[in-house]
Amino acid sequence: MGKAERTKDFIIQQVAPVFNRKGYAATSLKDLTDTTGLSKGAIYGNFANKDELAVLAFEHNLSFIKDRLKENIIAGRTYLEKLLAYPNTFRIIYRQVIQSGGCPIVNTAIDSGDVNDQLQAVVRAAIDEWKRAIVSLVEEGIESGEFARNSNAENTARVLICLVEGGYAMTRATGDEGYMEQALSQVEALLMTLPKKIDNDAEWRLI
Amino acid sequence: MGKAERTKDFIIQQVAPVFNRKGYAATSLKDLTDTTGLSKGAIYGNFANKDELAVLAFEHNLSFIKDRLKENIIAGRTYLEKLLAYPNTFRIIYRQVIQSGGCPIVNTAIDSGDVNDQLQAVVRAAIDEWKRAIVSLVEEGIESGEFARNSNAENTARVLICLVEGGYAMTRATGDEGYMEQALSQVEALLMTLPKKIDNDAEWRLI
Amino acid sequence: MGKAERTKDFIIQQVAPVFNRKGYAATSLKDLTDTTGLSKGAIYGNFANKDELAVLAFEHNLSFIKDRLKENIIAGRTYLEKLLAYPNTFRIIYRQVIQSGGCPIVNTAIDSGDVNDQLQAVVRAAIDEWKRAIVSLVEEGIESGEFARNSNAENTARVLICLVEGGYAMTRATGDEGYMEQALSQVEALLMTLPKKIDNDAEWRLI
Amino acid sequence: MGKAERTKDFIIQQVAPVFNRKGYAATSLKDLTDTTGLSKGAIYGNFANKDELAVLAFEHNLSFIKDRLKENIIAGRTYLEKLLAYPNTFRIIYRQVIQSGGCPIVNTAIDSGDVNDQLQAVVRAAIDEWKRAIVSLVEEGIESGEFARNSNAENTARVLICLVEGGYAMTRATGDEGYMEQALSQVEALLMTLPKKIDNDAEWRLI
DNA sequence: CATGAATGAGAGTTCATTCAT
DNA sequence: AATGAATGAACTCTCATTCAT
Repeated sequence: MGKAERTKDFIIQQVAPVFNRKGYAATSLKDLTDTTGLSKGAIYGNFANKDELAVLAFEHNLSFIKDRLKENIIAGRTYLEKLLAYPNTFRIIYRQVIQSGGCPIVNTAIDSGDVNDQLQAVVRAAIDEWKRAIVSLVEEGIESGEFARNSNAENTARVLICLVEGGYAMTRATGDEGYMEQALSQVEALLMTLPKKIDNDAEWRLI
Repeated sequence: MGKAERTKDFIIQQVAPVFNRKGYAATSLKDLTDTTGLSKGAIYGNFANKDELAVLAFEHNLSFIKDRLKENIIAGRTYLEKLLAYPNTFRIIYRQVIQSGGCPIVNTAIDSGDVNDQLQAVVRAAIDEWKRAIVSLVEEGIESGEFARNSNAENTARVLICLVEGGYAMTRATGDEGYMEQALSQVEALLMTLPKKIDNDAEWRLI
Repeated sequence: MGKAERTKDFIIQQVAPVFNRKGYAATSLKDLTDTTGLSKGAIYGNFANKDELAVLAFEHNLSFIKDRLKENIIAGRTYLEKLLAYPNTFRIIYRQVIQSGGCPIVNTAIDSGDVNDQLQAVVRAAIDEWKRAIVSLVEEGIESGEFARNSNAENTARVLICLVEGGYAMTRATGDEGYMEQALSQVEALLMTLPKKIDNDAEWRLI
Repeated sequence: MGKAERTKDFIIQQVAPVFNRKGYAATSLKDLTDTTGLSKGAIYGNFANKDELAVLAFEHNLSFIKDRLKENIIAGRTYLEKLLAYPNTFRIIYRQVIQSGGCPIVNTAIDSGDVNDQLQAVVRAAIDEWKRAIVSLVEEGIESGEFARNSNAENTARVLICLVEGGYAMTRATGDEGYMEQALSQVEALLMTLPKKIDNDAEWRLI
C-alpha cells in the first residue's frame, strides 16, 4: 500500500463515523479537516469531492458490520445457525453501532433520500445485497434438505431486514435498547419457525 | 379562522411534505417560498423561524396518519380488532405516505439526530405516545378478559413499531413495496398469536 | 389640538428617548411600535417615514433642554448671570439627560454623520442657533456696558459648546460624572473671566 | 509577514476609515467588500466576524493618533512641553483626522452606545488610558518640582479630553474648524496656567 | 384613520470548491 | 502532494415600507 493509498484509508477511517453521526449534508468540510487534522487541499487531493468521500465512508461503515456478520455466518454449521448469526451478531455489536451513530443503512437511506442520488444508489445496492444473502442461505438450506420446500426465503429476508433496521432506528431515536432487543428476539423466533423438512419414514415410525 | 390563521395553515400544508421528503436541514427557505409562492417575509411573519415551522410540519405529517389510525381503532369491536387496525390502516395508506416522502417518524428521527434538539424531542415523544397507545390496548384487552394475563404488552408494542418503521424505511429506500407488505403481514401474525384467555369450563370439556 | 395632532405628539414623546438611546439607524420600526403600542400603519399614517419621525424626535429631545435653559436665561439679571445659566442648568439636568441616552446634539451629530443628510442638517442648525444665542448674550453684554469691548463672543461660544458636548459624550461613554462636572466648572471659570468694563473714574477713586 | 498577515493588515487599513465615517452598525459587509475589493469569504477567512474587525479597525484608527502623540510627548523637554504636545499634535493632524471621519474615540463612544458591548468596552479603556497618561505627566511634573503640589491632575485631564473630543465632534458636525481651533487654544491656556513651583529665595527678594 | 399581512431588498454568515504557491 | 487564502453562491433572518381590508 503506497503513501497515497494509506492517506486515503486514514481519511476514510477518521471521517466515516462523523458522516454516520451527523448525516451527509450536515457534515461540513470543516468537520472533515478538523477530524483528520488535514487541510482542505489534502481532502480534495485524495477525493474528487464530498460525495465520493461520503460513498466511501458509507462503505467503510458498512464493512465493519459485514465483516463481523461474515465471520459468524461462516462459523455456523447448519443453515439455521448461519441465519441465526444475524441476530446473534447484532446482539453483540448493536450498542457499539448505536454509539457510533447508528446503522449506516437506515441512516444513509433516510439521510440521502431525494438529495444525493449517488449515495442513495449505493444504499439500495447494499440492502439488495443483504436481502440476497439471506435468500441464498434459506434456499441453500432447502437444497441441502434442512428446510422444507415451502419455506419462503424472500419473506423471511424482508421481515428480518425490517426488524433489524426498525430496531436500530427506534433505539437510536429513543435511546431505549428494548426496541433493538425485542426486534432481535423476534428475528430469532422467526428463524426458528422456518419449516423443517420432515423425514416421512421417521414420521411413520412415530405412530 | 382569521387571515393569519388561514395563511399559517396553508403554509404548513404546503411545506409539510417538502420537509418530509428532503429532511429538515436540507429544506431551505427558498424551498419554502418556492413551494408556497409566498415571500420570506411572509414565512417569518407567521413563524418564528425554520425550527418552529419544521416542528409544526412534522406534527401535521404525523396527524394525517394518526387521524386515520384513530378512526379505525375506534371502529374495532374487540381489542384484537383494535390492534389489527394498525396493520389494516397502514396497508391502506402506506403508498400515499411513501409518496409524500415516507413515514415522518423514521424520517425525522434519523434526520434530526445530533442536529435539531427540539425536533428530536418531539419525535421521541411521538414514538413514546404510540408505544403507550399499543400497550394500553393490550392491557385493556387483558383487563376485559380478551387476552391472557401472560400477554406481553411492551414487547408487542416494540416489535410492531420496529416492523412498521423498518418497513417504511426500507420500502422508501428501495422502492420495493414487498418490505412494507411483509412487515405488515408479520405484524398481523404477531397480533393473532397474542395468547387468548381460555374459558375454564370449555377447557374442562376437552378432556 | 385635534386627535391627529394628539396622536402625533404622543408618538413623538414616546419615541424620542428611544431614538436618542439607540441612535437613528439602530432604532427599528419594531422598536417604535413596541414603544408606542401602536401599529406600523399608525406610524406611517402620521409620519411620512422613519426619517421624518427621527427629525421630530430629535427636536423634541432638544426642546426639553432648550426650555430649561430659556427659563434660567430669562431669570438672569445681568448678562453674566444669563451666561452662567448654561452651566447652572446643565448641572441640574445632566444626570437626567445622560439617563435618557445623552445629549441629543452630540448623539445625533455623530450618529447621522455621513448617513442621514436631513438629520445632519437639523443638528448643524441646532448647533449654530445655540452658538448665536451665546454670541448674542455676550454682545448684548458689551452693548450694555457689562463686558469690555475686547470680549471675544465667538470664542467664548465655541469653547462653551465644546466643553458641554465633550462632557456629555465622555460622561455617557465612561459613566464617570467627573467629565461633565469638570467641563461645567471650566465653563464657569471661562465666563467669570470675561473682561469686565472698568469705569475709569471709579478706578481712580480707589487709590 | 506571511500572506495571511498582509491581507489582514490590508483589510484593516482599507476598512478602518469606513467604520469611522459611517459608524459600526451602518457599515455593511458590502461596504467592506466594496472598499477592499475582496469577497465576503475573504473577510470571514481573516476575521471571525464584523465585531472583531470593527474592534481592530478602531484600534488602527486610534493608533494613528496615538503614534503621533507619543512622538511629540517624548520630544518634550519639560513636563509642560510634554503636556503641550497634545494641543500641538492635534493642531497638526486634526484636519486629516476629520477628513477620515473624525476622532475614533467620540465616534465610537457614541456609535456603540447601547449596541455593541465589546466595542464600547474598548473605547472606555482607551479613554481611561488617555486620562491616566495625562494624569501621569502632571504628577511626574509635580514630583520633578516643575509643577506645584496643588496642581490638579485629574481635573486637568478631564477638561483637556472634553475640549478635544467636543472640538472634534463639533467641527465634524458643522464643518467649522473654529470649534477645534478654539478648543485647542483653551487647552493651551489651561496647561499654561498649571501652578508652577516658586523658588523661595527668589520670592523673598521680591519684597 | 388604523391595521397587520405581505413584500423584497439586503443584512451577516457559512460552505464546498478552486488554485497559486 | 499538500497548503490554505480566496471565491461566490446559498444560507437564515430582519427591515422599512406598502396596501387591501
